[in-house]
Amino acid sequence: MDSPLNNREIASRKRREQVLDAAAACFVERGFHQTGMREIAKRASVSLGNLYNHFPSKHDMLIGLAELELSSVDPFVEMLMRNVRPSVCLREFTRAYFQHCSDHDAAILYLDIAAEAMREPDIAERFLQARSTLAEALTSLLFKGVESKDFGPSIVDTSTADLILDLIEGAAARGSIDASKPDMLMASIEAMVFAALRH
Amino acid sequence: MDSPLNNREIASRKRREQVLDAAAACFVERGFHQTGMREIAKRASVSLGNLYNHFPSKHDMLIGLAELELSSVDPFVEMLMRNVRPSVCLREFTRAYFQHCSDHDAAILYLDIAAEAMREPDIAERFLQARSTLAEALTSLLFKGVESKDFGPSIVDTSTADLILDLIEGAAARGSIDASKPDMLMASIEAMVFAALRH
Amino acid sequence: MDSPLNNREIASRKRREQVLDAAAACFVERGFHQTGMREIAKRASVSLGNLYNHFPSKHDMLIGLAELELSSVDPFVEMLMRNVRPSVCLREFTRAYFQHCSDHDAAILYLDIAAEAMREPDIAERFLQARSTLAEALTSLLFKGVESKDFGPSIVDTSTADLILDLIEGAAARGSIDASKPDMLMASIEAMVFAALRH
Amino acid sequence: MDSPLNNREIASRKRREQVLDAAAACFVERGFHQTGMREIAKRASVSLGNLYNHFPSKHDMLIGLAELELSSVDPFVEMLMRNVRPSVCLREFTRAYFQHCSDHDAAILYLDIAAEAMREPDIAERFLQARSTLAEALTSLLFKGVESKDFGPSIVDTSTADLILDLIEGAAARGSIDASKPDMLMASIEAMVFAALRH
DNA sequence: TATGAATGAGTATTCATTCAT
DNA sequence: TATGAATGAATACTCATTCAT
Repeated sequence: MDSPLNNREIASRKRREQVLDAAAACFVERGFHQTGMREIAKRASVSLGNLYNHFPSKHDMLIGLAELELSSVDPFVEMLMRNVRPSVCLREFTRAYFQHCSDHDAAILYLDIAAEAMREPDIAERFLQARSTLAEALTSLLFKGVESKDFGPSIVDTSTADLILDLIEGAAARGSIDASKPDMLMASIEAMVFAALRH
Repeated sequence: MDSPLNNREIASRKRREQVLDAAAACFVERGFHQTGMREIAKRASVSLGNLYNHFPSKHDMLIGLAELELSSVDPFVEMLMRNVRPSVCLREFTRAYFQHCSDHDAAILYLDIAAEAMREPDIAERFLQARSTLAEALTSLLFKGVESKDFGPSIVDTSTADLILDLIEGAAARGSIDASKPDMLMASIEAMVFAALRH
Repeated sequence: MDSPLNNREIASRKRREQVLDAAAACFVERGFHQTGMREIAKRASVSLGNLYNHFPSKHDMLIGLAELELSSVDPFVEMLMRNVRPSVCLREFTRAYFQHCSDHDAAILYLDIAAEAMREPDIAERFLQARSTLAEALTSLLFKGVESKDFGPSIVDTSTADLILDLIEGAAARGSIDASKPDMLMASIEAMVFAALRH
Repeated sequence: MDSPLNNREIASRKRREQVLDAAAACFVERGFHQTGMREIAKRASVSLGNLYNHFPSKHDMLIGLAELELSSVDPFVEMLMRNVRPSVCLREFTRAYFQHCSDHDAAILYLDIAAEAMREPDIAERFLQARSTLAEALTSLLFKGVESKDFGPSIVDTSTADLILDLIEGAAARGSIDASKPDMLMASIEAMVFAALRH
């Protein structure tokens, strides 16, 4: 009964995703502002005009990607909320999130989005929302860890989670520019975070 | 004899600086790729064609700015090499460098240069050189501090300095996107760094 | 038996009218060539594709409007053919037709159609047919007036009616561009027409 | 001394004129909105980009043409101000101006400009200024003619000149759409104008 | 050194129209 | 009849760069 409607809707959604994937790939390769709509269309195997049936503008594609980025933190939020010993949980999170941020393509795209966010408020909005969701979950974990004596009490405040994230992301981003060994970097980060949190 | 030549040389250097300042201002306002050469020329009160007497291309202007960025770390390197108690020195450096990185315009330009560095090796080179100069000086200080028992020995390795810089820079950059209070942020950074380094 | 068909026919005719009204409104607001089919569809509350069930092309919409224009002269033709003293009849016609041509929206649309008529023969055809229908009726009236001694004989020829219409239309159109007072203009037109026709 | 500067200036002016001529030709052929900048560039034997060194936008080209139109009335103004018997002067003017307005290309361009003037105030401004300059000169002549008893006094008021111009222009424009004989039309116009003005 | 006209490929976006559903 | 996704050529305009002066 409703299958023909759904079919069309599903097809349209697929196209949207297709286009967004192509856009992401292009932006990674050449940067947001260097990428032309033609490139995206070609890569998505979609006609140029049809791009605009799915996204009203190039800018909106970046918003789409920023929102994808936003939802990409969900698994990490879940990870932070599991009922596991906080120190164990933090260690696992740190590794997983660093690995996530170290992905070369993701890092490049992240930088481009961040750069655009400095001038476009609606990008900034999505960008920061993803961040604060994650920071809140991490803050909860840290306080739980202080309570359970996993972490020393002295330095944990509402900024700590943000700083840990800054550290992980910053290190991963830099690691993407120079080609330093991620494993060593990772071990150092872990050491630093836990050193800061110890009693 | 050579004074007329010098005068000309001096004038030319001034022009170059003038142009670079204008370029920086434009890049901050609208981003590297959105800025046109005409804009820069107008802002520098220089004719469009004359721009090319000072920089062979737009790309070279960005290199010029990356090199300026490079030399902007000099005072911080000096600061790190003073003969002061390492913990005092580090505290002062942390504050000063964070403040430096928190400047809104500088942060925007920094992000743009970083984004460009991901795709342009000659930008990356300057960008990373500035970074490693600073990291080396900081590493020296940290080891000095370990020797003098200012810092606990356990976690200091060759990556530590980089991570501290990642933390400071990352936090400052994020602070520039959302408009969080830099003073509070700064206190938290200091706390975190020293917590990580304590015995 | 044929009522369901008729219902459908009636509905279709209504849609057609709906679309034509929307097109007219759009053309008035933004001009024929600046108006997009999407705009018209939205304004007519009709889907884009469905537009083409009623008009095979945008061009045909303009033809439709030119034909509407054509039929809009019917009441004036009737007015000219009434059995009234020619001078009275002419005075009434002049006033009514000037008023009709002075309507701002109609004037804009009229100009657009005229401009298009210069390059599209099938528009020109409709455009001129409306005109000649009116001119013929007016010519009849003028000759009747000459016979009845309402008007002086000397200048009335087959072009006179056209010129009177040119005068009324031209003045009304110009009055629509600058915003001069139509009442004064109208009185002057009347004076001029009757001065030309007097003995 | 100043010749090199002048040479460049002269060359630039020539180019501007060249471009404006090409634009006029294109607008006549295909209409303002159907003409693309590439067409104009090609016709003017100028590169596309260079067009924008001479006119900031397509719109400004139309303004340029409207201003040219404006200055094209100068000879007619002069004609109206000669020290000749008013009735003779008017007859000559009527003929000359009608001939001028009957030029097919000029008429087409005139219509396009008029249509654009309905939506663009800065076009309307130039358009109406040309008109009112002419109307003022004609008004002077008419009053002079009334004084000298060339014309009957009754109907001449401040609108009369405008109406005479409306008549001439309207008739010429219509004559350009249908292909009626201009000579006959011209004779009828003259008859009508003088009939209206006679004692 | 300084100027700005000249170049033509490149930009994001819109267009009228078609067509599978 | 009705829908709106799909098409790709066309739109006005901007770009970094060159070059004659």
